Amino acid sequence: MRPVVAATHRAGSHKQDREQALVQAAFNQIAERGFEGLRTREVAAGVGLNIATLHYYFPTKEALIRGVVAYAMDRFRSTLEPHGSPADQLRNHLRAVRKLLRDEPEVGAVMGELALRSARDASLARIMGEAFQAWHRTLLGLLKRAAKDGYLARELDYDDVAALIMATLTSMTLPSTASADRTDRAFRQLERWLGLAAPKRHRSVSSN
Amino acid sequence: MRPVVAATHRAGSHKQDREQALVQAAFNQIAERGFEGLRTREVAAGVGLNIATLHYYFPTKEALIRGVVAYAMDRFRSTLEPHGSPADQLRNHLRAVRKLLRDEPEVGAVMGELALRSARDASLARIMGEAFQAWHRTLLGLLKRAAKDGYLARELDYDDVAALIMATLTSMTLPSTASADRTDRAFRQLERWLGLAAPKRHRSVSSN
DNA sequence: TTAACTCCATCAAGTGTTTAATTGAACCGA
DNA sequence: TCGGTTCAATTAAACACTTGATGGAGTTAA
Repeated sequence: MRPVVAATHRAGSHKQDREQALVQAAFNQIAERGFEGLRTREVAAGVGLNIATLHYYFPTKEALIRGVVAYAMDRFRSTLEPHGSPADQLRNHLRAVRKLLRDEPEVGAVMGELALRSARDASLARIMGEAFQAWHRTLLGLLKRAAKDGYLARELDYDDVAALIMATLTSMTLPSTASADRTDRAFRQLERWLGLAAPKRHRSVSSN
Repeated sequence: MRPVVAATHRAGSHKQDREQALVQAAFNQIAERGFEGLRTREVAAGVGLNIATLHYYFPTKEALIRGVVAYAMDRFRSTLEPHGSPADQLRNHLRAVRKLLRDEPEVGAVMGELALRSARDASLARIMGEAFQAWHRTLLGLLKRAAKDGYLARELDYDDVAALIMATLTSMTLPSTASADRTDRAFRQLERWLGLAAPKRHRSVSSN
């Protein structure tokens, strides 16, 4: 209907915008109604488009879902931006994930849906598996370097610690466990055992 | 058609058997194809019944699902049978959950599906919430008594520790995190920090 | 004109649910 | 014992609606 003005400014900008809008709409649908509730019609309507138009951009529902997968994974990558010392990076990463999951529960919800679906979807399993493996490697590096700097007990098995960190964080994508209170507690205990809890004053406000 | 012989022995035994069979078939469906893939027709066919017969026992699909919920929850309760000292009980519980999740991944898969769905289903959220609360209380009691017996560092915040235990165990219902290897590692590290790894010697935990 | 883009109308395959009918065992009065 | 009645259990056959996908025609900008 309304092809918008700047169609040829940036290469393919219009097409990319539309695809991005559709992916986000699908993302929101999944977060809201779950995978079982994803309806292409509503996705299209959410962007103000006809279903046929959606199929013009994404030939099949699966293609759209793959777009959602890429989008969701991207949201997580941002929590691993390197800043400060290894210990700081580790601390910041944990907090960033927690903040992301608290401020935008949809991200967690969708990740949960994807994780479950990966049990029945080989290609998705591969994607998730690689992402988690990369995550594990990154954590491992941070832990080792933090230990070298004297922040962590040296006798720890960092592979195991990394696995426990990942388990704790991923559990937050399941809404049942994650009664806000229990989430905070689990997280606090993890930081405590890691020796990352704010070492400054006694009552650090739960700000970030 | 075939009301079976012993129809009046135990009260409603036939009816209960049928309902149980349908619930289990639905449970398997969910474990296999996910919530999105649950089809009443296939459930009925799995038991060798007509769809209408399913609806004779369960007026709606939701009613059938509620049956699955009860069944799945029941599978978990069995991991909390009290045996031995508090420390033993704690150790046994952790191991029992891990064993259950490893030997029968379907249980974990369905629990994951239920947990996610609870975000969009108030009544399910209530059921899950209560179950998790009860779990938390039980763990708390075990931790406190284990500490009194000298198995755990006394300065721990047991609420926090319980929350971390629950987070770790529930994360195992998500197949992505739970690459068998990482699951074992996370679990081992948790036991180590808890001081439960070695049954005999009580090692003072390096807590904070 | 052309090519990208959009929509209307429509389809085929499901999907939960219901209706009306059938079956066979148990019960009943004669 | 027998015909009739009841009733739980079961079924075939829809019903009503949803859902992913398409074909073709219309619209717009270059």
